[in-house]
Amino acid sequence: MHNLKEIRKDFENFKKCLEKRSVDVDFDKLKDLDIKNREFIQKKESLEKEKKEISKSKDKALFSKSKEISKEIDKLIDQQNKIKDELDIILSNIPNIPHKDVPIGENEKDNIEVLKSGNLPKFDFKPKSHYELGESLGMLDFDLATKTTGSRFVFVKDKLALLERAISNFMLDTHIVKNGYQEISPPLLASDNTMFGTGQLPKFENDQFEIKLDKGSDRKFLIPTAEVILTNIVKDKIIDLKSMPLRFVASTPCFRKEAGSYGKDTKGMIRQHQFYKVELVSIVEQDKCLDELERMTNCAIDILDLLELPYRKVILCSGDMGFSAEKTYDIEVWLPSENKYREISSCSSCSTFQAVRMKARYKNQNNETLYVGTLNGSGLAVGRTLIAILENYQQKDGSITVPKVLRPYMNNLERISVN
RNA sequence: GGAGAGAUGGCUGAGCGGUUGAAAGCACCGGUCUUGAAAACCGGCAAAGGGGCAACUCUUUCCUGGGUUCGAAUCCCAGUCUCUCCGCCA
Repeated sequence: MHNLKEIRKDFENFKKCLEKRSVDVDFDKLKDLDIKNREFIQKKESLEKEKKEISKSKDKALFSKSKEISKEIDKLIDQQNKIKDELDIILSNIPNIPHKDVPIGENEKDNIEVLKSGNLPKFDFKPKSHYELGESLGMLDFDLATKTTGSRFVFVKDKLALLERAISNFMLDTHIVKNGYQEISPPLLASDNTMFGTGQLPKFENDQFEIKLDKGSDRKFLIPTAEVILTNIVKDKIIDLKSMPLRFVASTPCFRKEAGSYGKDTKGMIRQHQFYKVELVSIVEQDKCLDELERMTNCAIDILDLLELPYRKVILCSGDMGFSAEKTYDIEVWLPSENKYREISSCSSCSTFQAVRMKARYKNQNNETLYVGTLNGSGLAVGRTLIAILENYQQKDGSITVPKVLRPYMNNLERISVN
C-alpha cells in the first residue's frame, strides 16, 4: 500500500508511475477524498480541543456545552469514517510502483533475458514430457487424484515421492547452511488480515481457498505461498535494527485456485491447485532492497547450478509483475518436451509496499521509524523442479538419472526406473 | 467441554475516575570519565494522524467494539486473543 503523505507530495508523478502498470485508478476521486478527509479531521480536532479544555477547567457551567460538542463530534467521525473507508478501498487496490530499472511493457513478451546458463541436454530420441515419463514409471497418477479429489491434483508415488522429498530437503539444507536463512515450519492457514498484509486481499480473493472454521472469528485462508505467512512474521512490529536482515526459509504446500488460467497447462503437474514450494523471505532496511534482491536471486540460481539444470534469468516488465512487487526476476528452467524455458522461481522486492500494509517498521541509526523492505522468492518450486529433473535427466528407456547432489538424500539411488 | 487469570510503550512491568502519554527497569542514542573497552554518572528516547517552509504545534492511541461521565488505561457490557488447572483426543 502506498503512503498517502508521499502521494500527496507529488500527485502527478504518482499518476505517471502507475501508468506503466496500466491500472484503472480514479485518481481524481482519490485526490478529492483525501482533501475531504483532512477537512473533516481538522473540524473534528478543533472540537475535541474545545471539549478537552472544558473538561480541564472543571467549570460546571460549561458541562452541558461539552455534551453538545460530543454529539457534533460523533457526527463528524461518522462522516469522516465513510470517506476514509472509500479512500482505503481505492488505496488498497493500487499496485506497487515499478522500480525505474524495470522495463516498461504489457506482458511476458516484453520481459528481458539477463542471463542464460547451463547446457541444453541433447537427446538421440524424442524427449518425453514429465507426465508421460511419470505415468509410464507408474509414479505419477493424475487419474487417481481426479477420482479422490478433482482435476489439477496429483498422486506422486514411490521413488518420485522420495525424489520430491529429497528436492525439498536439499533446497532447505542449502539455504540454511550455505545461504544463512532461518528455517521455519509455519501454519498453512492465514487470517484475512495476514492475507491483506502481503497483498493477496482484497483484490485477489478469488484465487484463494477459504477455510471455514466453526467459530465465528475472522476468515482463514490456505496459504497460496509461504511468502504470506513468513513475511507477516514482522506484522505490527518495530524491529531492532541489529536483528536485520531477517532471512526465513520454509518448505510448504501451497494452494491456489488459479482462477483465470483455465485451459492453460491442463496436462501434467505444471499448474496445480496444490504444490510444494521452498520459499525465501527477507526483511531488510528499506534502502537495501535491491541488493537483497540480487542476493536472493543468486540463492535460487545456486540450486539450479547444483542440480545442473539449464536455466535463464529474466527481468519482468512492468505489465507482468505481481501486485506487490517493485522489481521481479523470474528464473526459468529448460523443459525439453516443450522446447522452451518455464518459470521455476520468481524473486521480488516489494520495497515498503507490504510493510505499510503490515505496519512493519524499524528504527534506523538516527532513531527514525521507517517501514522495512520485504522480499520474497522461490528457492525453488519443488513440483516444477521435479518436472525439470524428469525431463532433463530422462534416458531413452524412460528411466531417470538422479542428479548427483540429490543422491545422498535418496539412499544413494542413482537411477529411477520401473520396478 | 468445565473452572480461573490476564492483555499497558522496542521489551519487562507499575498504575485502577482528573497535568498519566503513562512510574521503574532493560534496550537504544548522545555526553562525561578511560590509553581503549567495560563499569559509573548526566541527558535524550512511543506511535499514528492533522496544521506549518520551518522551529514547532494540535488531535488520537494503554487488546477490539459499545456504554456510564464534564472527564476513562482506570467503572459497566459484549467480543477476540493469551496463559494456568481439570476433562477429552492423539
